[in-house]
Amino acid sequence: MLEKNYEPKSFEKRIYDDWMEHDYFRAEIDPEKTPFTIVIPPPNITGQLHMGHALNNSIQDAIIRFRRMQGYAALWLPGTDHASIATEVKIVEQLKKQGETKEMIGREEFLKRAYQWKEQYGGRIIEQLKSLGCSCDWSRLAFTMDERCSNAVKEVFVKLYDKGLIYRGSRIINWCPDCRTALSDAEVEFEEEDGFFWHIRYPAKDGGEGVVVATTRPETMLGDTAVAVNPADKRYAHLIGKTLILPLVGREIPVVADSYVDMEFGTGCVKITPAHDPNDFEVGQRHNLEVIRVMDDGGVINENGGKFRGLDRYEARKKIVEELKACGALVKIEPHRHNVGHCYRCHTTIEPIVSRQWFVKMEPLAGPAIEAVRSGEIRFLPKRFEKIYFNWMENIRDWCISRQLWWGHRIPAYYCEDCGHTVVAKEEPSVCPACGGHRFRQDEDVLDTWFSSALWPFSTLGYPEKTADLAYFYPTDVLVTAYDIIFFWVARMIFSGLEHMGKIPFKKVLFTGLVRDAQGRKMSKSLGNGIDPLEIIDKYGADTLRFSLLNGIAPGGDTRFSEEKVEGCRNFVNKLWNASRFVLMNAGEEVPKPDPDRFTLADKWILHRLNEVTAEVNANMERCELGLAGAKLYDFIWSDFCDWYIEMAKPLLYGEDLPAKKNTLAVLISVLTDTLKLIHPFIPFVTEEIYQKIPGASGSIMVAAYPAEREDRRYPGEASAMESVMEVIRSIRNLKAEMGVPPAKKLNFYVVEHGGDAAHKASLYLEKLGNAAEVRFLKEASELSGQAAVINSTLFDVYLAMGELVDREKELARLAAERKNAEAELNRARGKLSNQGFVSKAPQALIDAEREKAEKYARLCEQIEEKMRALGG
RNA sequence: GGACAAUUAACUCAGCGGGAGAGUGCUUCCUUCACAUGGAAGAAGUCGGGGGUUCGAAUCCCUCAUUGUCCACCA
Repeated sequence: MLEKNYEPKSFEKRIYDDWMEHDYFRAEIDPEKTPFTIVIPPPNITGQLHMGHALNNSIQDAIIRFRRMQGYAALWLPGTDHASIATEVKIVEQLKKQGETKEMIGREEFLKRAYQWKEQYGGRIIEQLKSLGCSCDWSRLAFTMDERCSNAVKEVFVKLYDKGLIYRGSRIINWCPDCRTALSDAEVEFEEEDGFFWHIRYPAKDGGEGVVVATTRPETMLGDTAVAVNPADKRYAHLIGKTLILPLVGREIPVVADSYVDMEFGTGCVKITPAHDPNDFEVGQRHNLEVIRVMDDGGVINENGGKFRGLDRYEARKKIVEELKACGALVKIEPHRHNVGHCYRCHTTIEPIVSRQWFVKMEPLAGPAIEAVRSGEIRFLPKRFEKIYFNWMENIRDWCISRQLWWGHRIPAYYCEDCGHTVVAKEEPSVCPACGGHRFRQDEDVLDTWFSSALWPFSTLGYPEKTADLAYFYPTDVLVTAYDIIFFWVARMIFSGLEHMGKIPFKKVLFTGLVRDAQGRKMSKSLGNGIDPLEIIDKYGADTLRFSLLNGIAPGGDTRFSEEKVEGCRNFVNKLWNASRFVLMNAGEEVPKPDPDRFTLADKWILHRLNEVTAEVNANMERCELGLAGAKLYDFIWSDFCDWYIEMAKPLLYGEDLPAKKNTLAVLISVLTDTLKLIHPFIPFVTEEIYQKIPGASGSIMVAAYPAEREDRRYPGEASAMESVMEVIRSIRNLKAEMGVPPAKKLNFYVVEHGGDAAHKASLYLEKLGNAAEVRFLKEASELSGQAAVINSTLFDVYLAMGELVDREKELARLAAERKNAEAELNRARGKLSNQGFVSKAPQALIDAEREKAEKYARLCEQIEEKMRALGG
């Protein structure tokens, strides 16, 4: 028997342990089965479970449970990401507290501390996923820096290098002066900021007035090596080729012509700093300009900055502006709002800097990756995200993959200490192929975290070894991820899979939205509006949290989360709990089998409805429309099963007719069991807890077969008749409420059938659910005079004998309103039918339906009028 | 500057060519033995504005408005 109250805490942990003990999560290679694979987006080892994780992993778990129950060899492969920058920042913070720095303890010791940190905290989020109910195959738990993944990283690096797709070069990159590392383009976040536009005069060497340039970063002038104007700009045509004197510095710089310059913007003259601006860098390349780097790795002016050396970039800016003003070179200052790039980890303003880094050549990789999505081989859900993907892939620039950090995959490049020759290899070479030397120095840098994440769908399965797992489970079926990492991760997995496996990494990408707060704001640490999923689990249980995240969501759509919504879902789970309790209370030890010959109208209706819902849920699960599937189940359980079927079952259950009683119980159990299975992927714990108590149920619900549509549960005729009966019952209740009859007051019902037997079959429900004293059947209603109110329906009419309670005026008014409604419907149907266009062009079925409606309402109008005449209206 | 999305009941959202739906909230009634985390009934929306296509538009097309997001980054 179930406990009186639904208390998730009392069983969630026990059930999860039980699942683990039975090894239900473990995926076995089975040639008889079709594989279905999901690889988890590996959470950072620094991470704590937040709502985004909760949503994302609830979705994955629902999908994998659904497929597992369907009979697939379902693998959900879990793991964590070493999160290079994020983790390194944490370790550095920790060191700082102890008064230490990276440099003080050295690389080896630093890595030791980092691994310790990983051991201590890296498993935290895994435990949190377990409390959410995630059915990951923990025996395959991976880590981006474990031996397997590291081996894949080295393999891929060497392969790409040998193919010429990885190169080392001095290019302009995004530099974070705080993290002191290079970043890829994707790691820069732009934000609008108020700044200034400083107009500075650069005089000509020959004593002419020169030009005025405008800049937002005056400190970069220390590295200027030219001024550019548009070749078509008549204003400056005479200056092209002339020499200017760089103020404060005194360097002679040329005026060059380059079409990059926009004549309309600013003064039409652009100072060119090849070492500190991406566009200027390109201009510099075209004109062979000198590249003078004036800032060091900390954003401090270096020896090339002359007297400004040692000043931080902002101090230098202030000082330079002052001096320009003093020497009269500063023409004017304008306020200027512009976008400034920031580090996505520490939010420091990015400094574009020329630096020697490792890059992946993107163009040859992007082509096939675009094609895989364009051809539909990989499908994005929803499709609109494909456009974002194409836009990025088609304009992609080479990917800067080296990071000046210690925590991560160290670049497998070795430099000969004797001749400087570079060897890229998985292991340190013993002999230099160039000079025969034996001493090597490995590259100091590590790889971008996303370099290893890009290999995740196959590195976790054993690549480059040809493992059985890789052969069986790759490519994976669906990737579930938030849309904000489409560039960081999704795109890179696609080209990596194609390049290294020769196959797409996944067939579908299901994008999740952002979880927002009740006001629609993004949940964030700084706003302090985040809700901790662990607190919700603690308070309401994991099932409730899962259902409140899954119910009603749409692929790619953001969702609002509020405790109010959570309460609603808790109430729903509680409802299911109590409905189950009701069924189990009435069930004995034996397992009754439903007997189709004894099915009542209500039985057939609920089985038909269950069948419809089963079909809809299956279809929506196939399409990854979990939100719709959840909503269908919610409605079915609450409205159809609880509000109606259980109520209809009660009179039989409490009655004397033993076979009827047994059969009703059998239907109840059968419907409940299938419903539990259908909703198990959403709320796994509570469904398991209930399932275990159902007589005759064996094993775990999580490995039971997922219900499919059944031909022997189709009763369209009876279902429709039952719906009519339900409609009449609703009308009876409504009528009593409107006429001011207390709900507890039992009335006599007189029923007149319109030639069928629906009311005869449903008389029990009319009596119990309509709260009648007695239900009698009449041939016609003439004998009821004015002592009864009437409910008309297509199949039969119900007269409620109210004796003196009937208020003639009220009943007349009610009938008049009903007639008005029926007439409106009749007119609408007739209007359509008299529309030549409709009759000639609409589908025949629709026209027939409209004709039927017209007839039905015409008949109804007559009945109502007859009744009104009888009342003397 | 470009792209994408949203705009439906007080709130949160479904519906996406054939009669406006749900949940929450609100109003009234009901403690009957699964559940008051409940039951019954009800009020509530010219489906953002304007055009168009169609026999028929919340649904398709155009346009405008508002909101949000992403990309680009003209110094």
